[in-house]
Amino acid sequence: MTTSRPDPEDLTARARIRDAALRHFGEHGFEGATTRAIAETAGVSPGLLRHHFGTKQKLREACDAHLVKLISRINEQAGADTPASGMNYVAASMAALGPYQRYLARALTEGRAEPVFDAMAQMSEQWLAGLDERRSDPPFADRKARATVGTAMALAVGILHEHVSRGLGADVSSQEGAHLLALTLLDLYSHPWLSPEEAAAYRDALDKTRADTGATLRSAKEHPDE
Amino acid sequence: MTTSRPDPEDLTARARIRDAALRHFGEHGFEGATTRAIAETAGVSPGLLRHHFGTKQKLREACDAHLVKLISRINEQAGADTPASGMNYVAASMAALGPYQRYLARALTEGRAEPVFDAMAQMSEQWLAGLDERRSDPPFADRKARATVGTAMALAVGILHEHVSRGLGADVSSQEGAHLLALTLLDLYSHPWLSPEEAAAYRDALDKTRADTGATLRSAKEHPDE
DNA sequence: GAGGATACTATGCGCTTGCATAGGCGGGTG
DNA sequence: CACCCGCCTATGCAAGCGCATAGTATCCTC
Repeated sequence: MTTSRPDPEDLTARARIRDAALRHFGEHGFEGATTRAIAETAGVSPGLLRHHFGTKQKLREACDAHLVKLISRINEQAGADTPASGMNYVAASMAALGPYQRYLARALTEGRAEPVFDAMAQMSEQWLAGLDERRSDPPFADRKARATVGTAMALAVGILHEHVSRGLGADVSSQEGAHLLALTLLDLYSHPWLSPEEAAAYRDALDKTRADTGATLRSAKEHPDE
Repeated sequence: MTTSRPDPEDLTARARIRDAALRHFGEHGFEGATTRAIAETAGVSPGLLRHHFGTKQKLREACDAHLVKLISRINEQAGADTPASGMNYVAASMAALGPYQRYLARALTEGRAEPVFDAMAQMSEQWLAGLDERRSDPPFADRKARATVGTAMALAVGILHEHVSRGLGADVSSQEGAHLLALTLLDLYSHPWLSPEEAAAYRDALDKTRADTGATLRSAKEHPDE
């Protein structure tokens, strides 16, 4: 009934347990977290946790599902929003998923939470579609590939936020940290690290080393053209 | 099985244990891995593990230290190398750390392995220094900030390699996957997602929303704590 | 108001874990 | 030879884990 951010006190026990699990899994990892501690944080008995979720594994699946629901809700909202910014879409996602950032980071690095990643990649692809219309030269890779890698890169800041905060000199969740991060991102997204000529040269070199299988990779699958 | 390092048989028991730990910690996480299983993989008794490392925690610290040693060795090598590519430096690092990629990903997302990240960021900063000479307009953020975020983004592909592989349609550790990834990266690094005008506009908007504390950051900033 | 489903707690069991302790083995040194 | 000191194993234990089972309170329905 009340979908708008109720106090933890008002939530059902089931939701409280799930939120506590998100926190504990995020902080200590799945194996490191204990159902007893999760139950205690949620203010219930360990038995109730089992009653609602059955096993620890099922509890994690419920956490994953909750995250997916959150992200899909954000997507709807972003679709209805102005088509302007594909970039502060990611920022908005990170903000909304803020409390669960650590959990999300762990889930993603473990290869889980595929729908979350794919939904974000889908949004990036739309953003790229608009970009490609204004583009003259043919891309090096198809749109989905670029959207995928771009999404991974966009997620990096959230996943590695401790390191980013350390390098920036300000916590990215603080106000000045977020501001500095946004400025840095704007610069990075608008100023390429490689000129088109350099990129083309690298690509040609890449194609060449690919032909003779390279020195680092010693599998002889392709025929040398000598 | 075609690694460049010596056979596990030849390594000392201590090194075998450490390598086994790297694998187990990487696959199951620190808490999920057991000292017994690590010892079994290393082909020794659990007691010997304790003899050499004392506690499980000390074993992890030894793993971290080993990784740092590896990365610093790579850095020396990269420094002696051609100053050409700051980008395939990251690629080289990823290749060298390949067997420990999962461990590294976990360590980084947990905020550990600071020296690894900082060393990479340092390399990125050097790369940026050369770039800034050719640049006319003033950057939005200082060089270290851009190097930090750029490093995080470069690491993302390795950390999220399952998702990237899925999106690319080919495993990034396979030959065609790596090739496709390299092409995609070249395109991304040479074609900005934002025009300078757009970036400037966003920055101005950012400064404005900063004045009135921003509406989007409201929910993320403050969450009620008990 | 009886009856039954649902929400929740108390207690405990079997198992695995990290860690400790005691002892065996082998090669240098006097 | 005796000695000893690193390397290594076997065995065990206290603690904490996930999970099960039995029992109590609370609410909805007819």
